[in-house]
Amino acid sequence: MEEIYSVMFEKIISGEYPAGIRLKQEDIAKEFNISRTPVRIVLQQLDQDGLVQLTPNKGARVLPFSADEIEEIYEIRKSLELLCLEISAPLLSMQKLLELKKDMVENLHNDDVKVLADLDARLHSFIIDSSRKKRLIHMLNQLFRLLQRFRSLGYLQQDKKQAAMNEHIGIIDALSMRDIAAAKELMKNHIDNSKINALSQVFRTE
Amino acid sequence: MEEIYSVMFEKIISGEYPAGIRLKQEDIAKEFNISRTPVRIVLQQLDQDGLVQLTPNKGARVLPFSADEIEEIYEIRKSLELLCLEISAPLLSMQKLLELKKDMVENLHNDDVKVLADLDARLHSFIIDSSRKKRLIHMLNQLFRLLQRFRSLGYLQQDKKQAAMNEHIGIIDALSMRDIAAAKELMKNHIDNSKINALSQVFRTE
DNA sequence: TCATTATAATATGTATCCAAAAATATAGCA
DNA sequence: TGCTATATTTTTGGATACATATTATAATGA
Repeated sequence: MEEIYSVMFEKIISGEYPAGIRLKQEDIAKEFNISRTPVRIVLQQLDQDGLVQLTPNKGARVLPFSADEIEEIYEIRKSLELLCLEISAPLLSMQKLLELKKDMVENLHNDDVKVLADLDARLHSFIIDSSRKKRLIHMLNQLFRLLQRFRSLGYLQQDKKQAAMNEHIGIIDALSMRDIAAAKELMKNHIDNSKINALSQVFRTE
Repeated sequence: MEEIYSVMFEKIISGEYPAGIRLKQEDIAKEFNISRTPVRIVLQQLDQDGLVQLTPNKGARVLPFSADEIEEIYEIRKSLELLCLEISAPLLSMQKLLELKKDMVENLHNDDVKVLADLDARLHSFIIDSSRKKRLIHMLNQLFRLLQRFRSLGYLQQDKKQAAMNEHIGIIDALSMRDIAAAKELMKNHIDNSKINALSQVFRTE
């Protein structure tokens, strides 16, 4: 079931189910060799995620995902992640910060997308999860899943990747000095840059 | 169906289904004289709202709603509403601002809870909806529904109610002068005060 | 007696069936 | 031809029936 949800999620994000198309319960049921009952639950979840629109007695349509919307999601993410940072900054373990910094420095000139994406995820998760605010964490994870596709980094030139790593190091340094205001400012810029990269990705493929 | 969702929502918020209790599909189905099929959809929605926790094959439990959590939700709301304000501030119609201000001033000494709650809702909705950011609007509406119960104002002394109205007027004035920084600061304080009032309400009843 | 396992009950998840609503096709008419 | 009204098909929503997982209960043996 969880499986079917993720597959459908992917198919929508990837455009295999294009925006605007109507998702008929029967078709999906056949596609996965199940009955309509679990399909309805999955559609419900996708509706909550804002990926499809469910209209009573009419069915589900895939919602469009415009550059405007990506920008909106990045702005929401920025607000919430900065709130997280504010909460968690005083609580972050110095040991883990140093550890993270070491890994960032070691991979400054690495261009393996998988490694870089992992480092990026580790820093953000560390800050977010340390806030210990369940709802905040949940909301951000949801947003990340929506943005997943645009955070690939793969298409970026080496200098952009390195810039991102340098931003990470800057943030870690500010956090290590417990300079929250500076950390927030750096994080704000870092997310803005991610947004710009993501949007350039969108325009490349559209 | 929408009906059943709202009733269950209310019953959880009001404590009629107490925190921690297990919600059995069959019981709920009987309570509303329906089958388990629509009940499962409703439980799914409540899970997404963060009101119940659904565990596969185990069922639904009502999640606790602590003062900590209320505080967390207010903080999230503050972040997102300030983002809205930043976006919509330059777009707000001067005419509507003046109209709102007039109504606020006229009711400065009114203590009818319904009227005051309506004025409060009008100002916030105006700012939020004017942003035209669908996801942001949707998320804030969800948060408002969760906080609904604690925003009653009914228990507040007259001076607190009047203070809230004065804060509204301050925000409107700043917006009318297109002084966004000032408006944000005033809104921040206004929401913090709402939070304090809500929390005092919680401690009164617990 | 208590722990452990076997068994019964209870609850959830899925499939199928039926009713109601919406979408589509068809017929009649100006 | 182009439009409206009606009939047919398709699709969704909900009820019931069945399969599977979980929980509660009883039985067994150390």
